Amino acid sequence: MADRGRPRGFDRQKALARAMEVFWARGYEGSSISDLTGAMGIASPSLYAAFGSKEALFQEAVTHYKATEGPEILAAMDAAPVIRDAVEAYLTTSATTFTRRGKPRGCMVVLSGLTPAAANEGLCEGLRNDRAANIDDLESRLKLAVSAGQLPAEMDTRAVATFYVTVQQGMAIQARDGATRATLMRIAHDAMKAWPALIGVA
Amino acid sequence: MADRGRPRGFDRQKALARAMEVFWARGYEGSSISDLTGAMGIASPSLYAAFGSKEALFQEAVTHYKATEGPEILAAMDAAPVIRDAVEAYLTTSATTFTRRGKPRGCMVVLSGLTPAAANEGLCEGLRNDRAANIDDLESRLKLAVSAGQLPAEMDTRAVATFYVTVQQGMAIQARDGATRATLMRIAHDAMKAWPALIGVA
DNA sequence: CCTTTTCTGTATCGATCGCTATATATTTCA
DNA sequence: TGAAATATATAGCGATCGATACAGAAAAGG
Repeated sequence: MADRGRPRGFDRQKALARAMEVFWARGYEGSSISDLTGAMGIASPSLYAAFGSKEALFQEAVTHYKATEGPEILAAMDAAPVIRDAVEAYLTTSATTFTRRGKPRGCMVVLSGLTPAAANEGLCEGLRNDRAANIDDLESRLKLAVSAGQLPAEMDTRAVATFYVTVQQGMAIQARDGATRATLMRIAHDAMKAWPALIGVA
Repeated sequence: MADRGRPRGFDRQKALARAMEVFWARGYEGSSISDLTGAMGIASPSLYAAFGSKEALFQEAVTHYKATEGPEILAAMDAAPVIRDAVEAYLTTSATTFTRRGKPRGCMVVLSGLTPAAANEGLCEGLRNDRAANIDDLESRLKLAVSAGQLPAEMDTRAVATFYVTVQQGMAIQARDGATRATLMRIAHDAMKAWPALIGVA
């Protein structure tokens, strides 16, 4: 029912990817409609016709970010048969995605909505939930390993998951500040040096 | 030469402290002049007469932040005779300052300028330098301990300093996301579980 | 007293914000 | 070959941004 009328003159997915990069680099408040339309190569009416509003575009950009950057990290974790290596892969793969040539540095979910203006607090709550979900997901992985007998039943899976997500978030800031991929890898490996003590009974 | 004319009707230091809290909570771009004057209890001409511009006010607010929150962390480190405890104090005292009742959560230097609009990149560069200085300072402390024979001469002081500052920055995000002080303390202690392996020869 | 100096309160400034009305261009369906 | 439908381009909406002009108020110096 939408095959009538003048066809869209731009690739919606490509435009979304461009918008994602702008938000990724400058955050929600730091990205103006003019910044976005410039990067997307379209005029503002086309943006609003295709995406609805700046906020809706941002939401869709975050979803696109999670869909494009997330699976790589999950796949790397799944590829590791040993839980310790899966956690390490979580950090090292993050280091990789945080320092891609031609892409903004660091993590969009971590960096793009930390200091909301009064009007945009709702937006940042969604990102906060995404960050909380990261902890939940990692903890689920740890619990699975506990169930499988790979980890002691008495360990505090919540604390360990929180610790490694915290390190990953710090790595996002380091990446934004210009840390090289090698430096981030070193941080990841150094964080794993706490692993034996962390999985020991608290 | 400034004791003539109508006296200022507000306390400049108190107004600066209020402005600092606004920037701390909402970042540079998220804080409007109207937000600032509202919190400071003055009108905009008074703000500009006393501080010059929004950017100058922000710079002064950052300086004020470092002068009020920094010494507590340094004092806690100085109070620890053993270098391991000094590093732990760096993290635990950060956890304390990140979760003060009535103050914004997390660290102003870490959170207030991560996603600059195109026009404000210079401002955030100052904050980036401040964050880099944190690594330098912690590394200096570690080098001192190496010189004193408290740590092995072959250890990578740069890497260890980078790791613990990264953890601290992650803690700032966790604090902003609502983590309790107890949770941050747990993260700090968990990070110290990497210490023995970190100071061992790489 | 009057002049000078500085601060305050009102009332904006031009620029930009997110967003949209309107007219025109380009397509499909009848 | 229209009529209907959708997209684009121009141009500008009201609101807010950071920043100020101006006049009156409040102090010190003469």
